[in-house]
This record gives sequence, structure tokens and C-alpha cells, in this order.
Amino acid sequence: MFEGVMEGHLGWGILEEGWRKGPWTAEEDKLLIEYVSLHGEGRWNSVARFAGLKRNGKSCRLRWVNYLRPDLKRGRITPHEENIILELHARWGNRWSTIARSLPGRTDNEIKNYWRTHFKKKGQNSSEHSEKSKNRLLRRQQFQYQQQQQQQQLQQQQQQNQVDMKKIMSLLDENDNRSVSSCLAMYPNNNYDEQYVISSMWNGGQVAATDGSTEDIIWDGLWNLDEVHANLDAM
DNA sequence: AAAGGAACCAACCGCTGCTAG
DNA sequence: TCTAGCAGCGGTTGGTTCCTT
Repeated sequence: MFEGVMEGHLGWGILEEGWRKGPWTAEEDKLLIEYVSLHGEGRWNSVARFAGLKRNGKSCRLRWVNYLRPDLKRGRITPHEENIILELHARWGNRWSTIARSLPGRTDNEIKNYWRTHFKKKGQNSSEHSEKSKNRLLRRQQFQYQQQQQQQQLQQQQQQNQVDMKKIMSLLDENDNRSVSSCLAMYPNNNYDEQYVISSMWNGGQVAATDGSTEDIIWDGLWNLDEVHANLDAM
């Protein structure tokens, strides 16, 4: 987001007591991802030593938890999630990490930010809420409603895909000698990503890229595997 | 088209609780 | 039991983007 622009900004990207501060660069992200994929989460203070990052453990943990974790959900908070946040905040107050646990893929930081921008201010000066901001809210809600409708359609599609996935998996169990492509051909409903995951799983998780850019594919694969795991958990 | 304000988001800080030695 | 180190949490800040006027 701030890369390049912020790099030269006074006070950002500087070294303080040997630690770099400010926005993360793509290179730093890459190092951190590599470190976590090798050593797992935790022992954040070792990251600097082993990954060659000039970041303290706190900063590394925060970057991973709030931005790099592969199971993070991107995009706006949906009205459904908003309801959950409201309900849980009423119950638990500002215990953001507790609330975040009920919203898979959302971070405490994200929820905290959302609450502050949407509800805290609303509560403070609800009486003086102008017509303008009401209209703005209305438009936003309309937009979110449309998004929700789209998401529901997507979910329906995914549910159908899950059924197909089950069938594919049982077929895989049933007949190890059958080719992946023939299994996939039987269920054309699945999208490319899911087909890719199935192929990866079939190949024992090994991923090969033809153009040499293995990294993106590997991470795409991890993303998709997470989704598959989530789907399997939900079954 | 430009200015101003609101919304969004990444990142830092300080504090607390846990745990190993 | 005490203490140091670490991880995690909530609060806050400040830059960017979006939207309205």
C-alpha cells in the first residue's frame, strides 16, 4: 500500500535501535512468509535472527496475524458479520480478539477498526447525525445488500461444488488408479481453483509451474487448501 | 476540477498475563 | 517465590482512499 511512497518518507522505514519501523516492503513480507512456512507461528523474536529481517518480534507477529496469514478473509465486513460484531460487542465489550474468534478470517484489528469507524462515532453523536450521513449509510447498506445477494449466490454455487468435491474425494478413495482428469471431467461444476487443488492433492501436494513462477502458485495452492479444509470441517 | 471531510487500514505503543528457569 | 522474556491484547496514531459538495 505504502511501498515506495513511504519508503523515503521522513521517519518511516528508519532504523531505531537496530529495528526497522514503518510500512512493510514486499521483500520483508516474503522473508516473513518463508520463515513462518518453515518454522511455523510463534517464537517471533527469532524471526529477525533466522529470517534476516530487521524487525522486532512484535512487528513480525502483527504483520503475520493482520496481513499475511493465509486464512484471512479480504473485503468488506458483510451485514451478517456486522450483526455478529454488534451482538458480541454487546456481550463482551471491547474484547476484540474474543469477537474475532467468532468471525473466521477476520482479525481483531480489523474488527476494532470497523467498530471505531462505524459504531463508536454513531453512538457518540447519534442525535446530531446529519441527513447527509444517513443517506451515505443508506447507500452503503444498499451496496452491502447487493454484495450479500451476490455472496449468497456464490455460496449456493460453492455448496453445489462441495457436493461434487465429496463425490470426487470418494471416487479418489475408491479408485486410486483412476486419472484425476477423468474424475474432474465427471464434475464440470467445479471451478478452476478447486480443480487445481484436487490436482495438487492428487499429486501429493507437489506443485510445478511451467513458467518458473512457483511461488504464487504455491501460495494460491495453500489458500485453496485452507478453503478445502474449512469446507471439509463444515461437512 | 478541486477542496474538505469521512472512512478505511496498517502499524506502533504500552500494558498485561503466562511461563520457564 | 521471583524475575525476565515473550506473546497477545486493546488503544491510538497517521497516511491513503473515497465520496460529497
